[in-house]
Amino acid sequence: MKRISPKTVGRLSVYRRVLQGLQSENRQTIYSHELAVLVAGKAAQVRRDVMAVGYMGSTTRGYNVRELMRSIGHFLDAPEQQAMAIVGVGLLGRAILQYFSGSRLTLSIAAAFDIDPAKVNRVVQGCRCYPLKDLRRVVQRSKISLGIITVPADQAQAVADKLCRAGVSGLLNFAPVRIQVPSEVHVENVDIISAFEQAAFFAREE
Amino acid sequence: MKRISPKTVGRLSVYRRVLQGLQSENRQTIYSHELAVLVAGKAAQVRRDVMAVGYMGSTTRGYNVRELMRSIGHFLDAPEQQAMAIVGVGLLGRAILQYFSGSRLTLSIAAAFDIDPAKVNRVVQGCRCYPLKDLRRVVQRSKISLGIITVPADQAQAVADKLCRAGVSGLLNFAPVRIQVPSEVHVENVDIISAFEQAAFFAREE
DNA sequence: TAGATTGTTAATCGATTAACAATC
DNA sequence: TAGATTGTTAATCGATTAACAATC
Repeated sequence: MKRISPKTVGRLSVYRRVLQGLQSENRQTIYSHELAVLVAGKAAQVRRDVMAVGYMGSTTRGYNVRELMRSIGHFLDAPEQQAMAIVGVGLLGRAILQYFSGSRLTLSIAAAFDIDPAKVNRVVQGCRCYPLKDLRRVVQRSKISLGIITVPADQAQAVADKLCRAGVSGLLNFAPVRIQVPSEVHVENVDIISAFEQAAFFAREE
Repeated sequence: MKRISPKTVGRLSVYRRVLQGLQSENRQTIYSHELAVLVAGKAAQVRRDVMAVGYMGSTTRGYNVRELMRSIGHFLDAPEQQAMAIVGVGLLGRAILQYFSGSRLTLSIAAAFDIDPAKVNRVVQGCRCYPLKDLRRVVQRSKISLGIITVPADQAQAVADKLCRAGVSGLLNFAPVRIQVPSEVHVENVDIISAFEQAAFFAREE
């Protein structure tokens, strides 16, 4: 398969959400340059990305909204449900749990973990919260392949180690530190602090 | 001034946090290749970035931790306090407020806004929460230059419009939609949903 | 058809990396 | 000095964009 860049995947994710919005307005078709405006990109880029998912438009009517969404889904989504575990049920952890609760996606959070006895063995945003020591058992039993790290910076590495040993194939790290993992584990950093510093820097330059 | 890419700013932000950790361990100096390992990058990249902030290391001892941190700070941080406003005091909004509360950074959240009467006129994580209708007045009175959007997707555009009209020069958008703003306003999207889809996609490919 | 779009290639652009003289 | 590092240039790499023949 052709090598796909993280940026391409990110854009496809955005396209899909924009298309979803269009579909709910009963929009049937869209041209590459129209979609480009909605995502603040270029038409040629949109066409390349659409090509990458293997969908073909019509030279007269452009892209069919519903079919393009479906093609992006085929490309991005796992063939079956992909289960995730979230470690750290603070405000950010609960915000993420809230987003995934009830949504019918191929991506779902199967278990939450925390060390706080007040949170353990309760249901938070529709998800059962386990003590951290049960992590390995629950991850393996529920076939969890993706770990979400929402603990404070000083605990992130220990949690990452635990998740890797339990056998996840990817990590989504929200803690503001760089974690070290075995090379076969994919890490995606969501560095909110960097985002603030970038926004502040470029807003200043105008 | 030489054009600086968003990526460079992001890396500098990461370097600074890594250096902070080293300093708290009383580490005095570090070589480019050592720093590269800690941020999962390349030594040449580190050297280029360090050059960009105008700091010079020693060919025998590498970089001085404290001085490099200071140089990055000079480069990244605003000369005086930069005030931000956050709109949307849900779980994510509170997580962000919590992070900034009490921290002594040049970046601070001066005001929060929500439409929920239960939240308005209270202090959340040390920050006063105002009704949305006061936004313009508060933003101008407190010289707020950066807006943080943590409302649901369907309200993000309206909030962005309100913030732009109030005169902010940058937006940090956490809502999972693309917002349209005047060209003089800088938008930084933190697309958490895209991050999940990217992580899931690449974890699968291993 | 005439006109506008598509898929796709070629050209451009920018960022990353390798290499090396200068330095201590 | 000998050796390892730095700043910095040159080479490489990859991603974006422009351009255009093919299509309806």
